[in-house]
Amino acid sequence: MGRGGLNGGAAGPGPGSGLGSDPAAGSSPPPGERPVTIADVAARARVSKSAVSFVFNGRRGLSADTQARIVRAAEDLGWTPNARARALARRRPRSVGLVIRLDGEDAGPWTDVVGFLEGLGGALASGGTALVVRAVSSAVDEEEAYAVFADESQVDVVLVGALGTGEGVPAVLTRSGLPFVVAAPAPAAAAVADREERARLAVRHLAALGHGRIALVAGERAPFDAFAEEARLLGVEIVPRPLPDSSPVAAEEVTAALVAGTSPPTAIVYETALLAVAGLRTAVALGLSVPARLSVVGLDNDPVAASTTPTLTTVKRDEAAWGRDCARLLFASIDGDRPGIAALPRAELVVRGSTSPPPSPLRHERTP
Amino acid sequence: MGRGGLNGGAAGPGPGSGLGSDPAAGSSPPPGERPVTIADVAARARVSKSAVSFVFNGRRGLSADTQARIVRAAEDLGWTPNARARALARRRPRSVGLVIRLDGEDAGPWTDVVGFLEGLGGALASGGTALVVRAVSSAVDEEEAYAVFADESQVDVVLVGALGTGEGVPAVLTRSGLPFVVAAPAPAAAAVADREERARLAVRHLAALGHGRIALVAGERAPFDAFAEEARLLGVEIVPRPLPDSSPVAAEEVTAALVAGTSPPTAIVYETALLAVAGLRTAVALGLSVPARLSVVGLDNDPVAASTTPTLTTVKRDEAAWGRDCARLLFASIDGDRPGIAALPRAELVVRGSTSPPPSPLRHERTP
DNA sequence: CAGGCTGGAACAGGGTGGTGG
DNA sequence: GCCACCACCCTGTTCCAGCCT
Repeated sequence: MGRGGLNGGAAGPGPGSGLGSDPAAGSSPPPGERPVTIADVAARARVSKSAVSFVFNGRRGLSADTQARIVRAAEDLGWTPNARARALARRRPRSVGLVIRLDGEDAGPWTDVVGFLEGLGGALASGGTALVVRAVSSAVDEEEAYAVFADESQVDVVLVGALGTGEGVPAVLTRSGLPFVVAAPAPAAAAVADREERARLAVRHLAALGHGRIALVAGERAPFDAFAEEARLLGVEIVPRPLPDSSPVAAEEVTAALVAGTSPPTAIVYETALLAVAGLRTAVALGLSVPARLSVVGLDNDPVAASTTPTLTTVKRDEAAWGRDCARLLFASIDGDRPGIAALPRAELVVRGSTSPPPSPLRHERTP
Repeated sequence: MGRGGLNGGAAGPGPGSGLGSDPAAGSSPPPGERPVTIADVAARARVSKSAVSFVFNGRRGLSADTQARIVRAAEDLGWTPNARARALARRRPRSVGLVIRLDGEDAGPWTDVVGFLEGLGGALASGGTALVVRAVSSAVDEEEAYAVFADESQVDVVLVGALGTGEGVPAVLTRSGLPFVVAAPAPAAAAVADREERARLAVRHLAALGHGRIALVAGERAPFDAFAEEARLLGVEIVPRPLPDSSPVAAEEVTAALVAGTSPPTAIVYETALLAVAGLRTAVALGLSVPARLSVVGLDNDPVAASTTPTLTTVKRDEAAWGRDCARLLFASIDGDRPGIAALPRAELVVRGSTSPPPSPLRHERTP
């Protein structure tokens, strides 16, 4: 065992210091190891500060020669504009704040926070913008986090995960005037649209396979009407099954009732993969082989979907793309433009083993 | 147009402005209104800038009266020190950088990134320190992310997720001299320790229930020897089952072989909940009721653990606590102290429905 | 003399408008 | 009009010489 390079910590900034004498006392300005500043670069290139600044801010008006000299000087000295100073001098720190709130089990509107962060952060980074993240677990902490962002003016704009359930925009934000961009539209409108898109993919897939009666197991507030209408256009029938709560037990009960009923559906779509797993298990336990007798789809792409028997056909959304889209809006906001509306994450169907054409009418006559 | 055209209502009488306001738009500060600075506060409190600064930096030398006046003035004006200016004037921006790297499926050493972020970010925030996050998906991007942190001097210190597989500390960091703290120790040592701790909890639990032969299904590189030794101390026998790959299929095969073999174990511990689910399913399919005939434990706490039948006993680690611990180290680093070693996330047993005492010897005599 | 406070300058590191050759 | 520079700005922090009781 022993140690194992656990602790980091390096000596002072700047290259060239040999062994760290690290005195830990923060009082030694005189030492010659002054970090290099724009002035040093200017001196080396025999120009003024302004000229250097111009080069690093893409302004024209410098001869190619001077420009090259400046770039070289900066490279020689290993100089990069200091973000802190820049943030102060410009009006914009070029950084974005994000509050991730976990309510109970889920993390805001995301099913894949890390994927989202990758898309968002990557896009922001290539635009030279930092992402300041705060994860909280209560509404109080969330408000406080926004308040901090607002007071310290450390970020240009905050990305609001979602307009909470009827809460609207956090009051702190409107009060403080801190610009914000909403990642997920208001629940009433957006969650519907999002669900619709995902459900539509699933239903289309099943309809294409030949299913005519498809059950939909989802939370009570799901837009069953919209689904039904959509389905009608495809010539299939939706059997709505609202779920009193999102527990797997509830999904099991609903599933058992469905398959035991008269004229059972040939396919069931569940709001989440977790519920689908519960339903799948129930169906199998009741003797229906999946997908031969019953097709099952989950509307999110939880990793467990790949681990069931059979593997579970799901719908996933591209959260990285969503993040990238949010970045676009954030840039717009920073530049003073009116941000648009974040695109809903694009949904994609992931066909695995739990869906197949329905049993043929011939075989449908059961032979026990 | 100074107002950037966002939502003019920010300064308005209240949040209750028109319903039609664009949900994706942010607000912008009132035009023409100069942001309040320390000078304004000083003026209002009839003191000098220095006095205000003193108050907000906890320096003594001011009468209680003056101090109160200053605080009031700041409150009246809604003034808070500007983080950007502060970062520049002090040597420390008081912010921490974190790079989250997703390699394929997993996100660094974390099983619950959001939980970790909550612990880390919460602790940092209460210390007035910001967290700048960058999620990447490749080693190249990771290096680049560190490089950005290093050049821009936007963070005091970076938190390195884990010392990669033999890569050691990213070269950029050592080269740049940017201080860093490592969240997870070197894999060779730490992963083992971590796994050991989690496995130990599981084995203890099972031993306490009376199990004498416990199979352990884990990746080939798992420290089976250490587990065996640990088990011996508890008076139980470990049946090691290395897994060629971490697919559920592999887990199924191993499980089938285990329960069909001579003198099968009465309990199986799986490295992850996902694998445990696969194993559980297999066992049940083979006619062994869980937990009556076979106890099953998963070594991580994937949400699916609560959704199986029976629910799955697992081991979880408190990643929020880990995050908090990292924050402690980061503070130490910022303050110039040499950071210590990050505590491994504390593991806890989550007893659910998949474990029970082994079948009694009496019942064990099967009647074929 | 000391504690309490002032006023101002010198920063931190760079951005930018106006000006002059 | 092209190039480059000067001087001031951003917002605090910190240091210092002093002034008042």
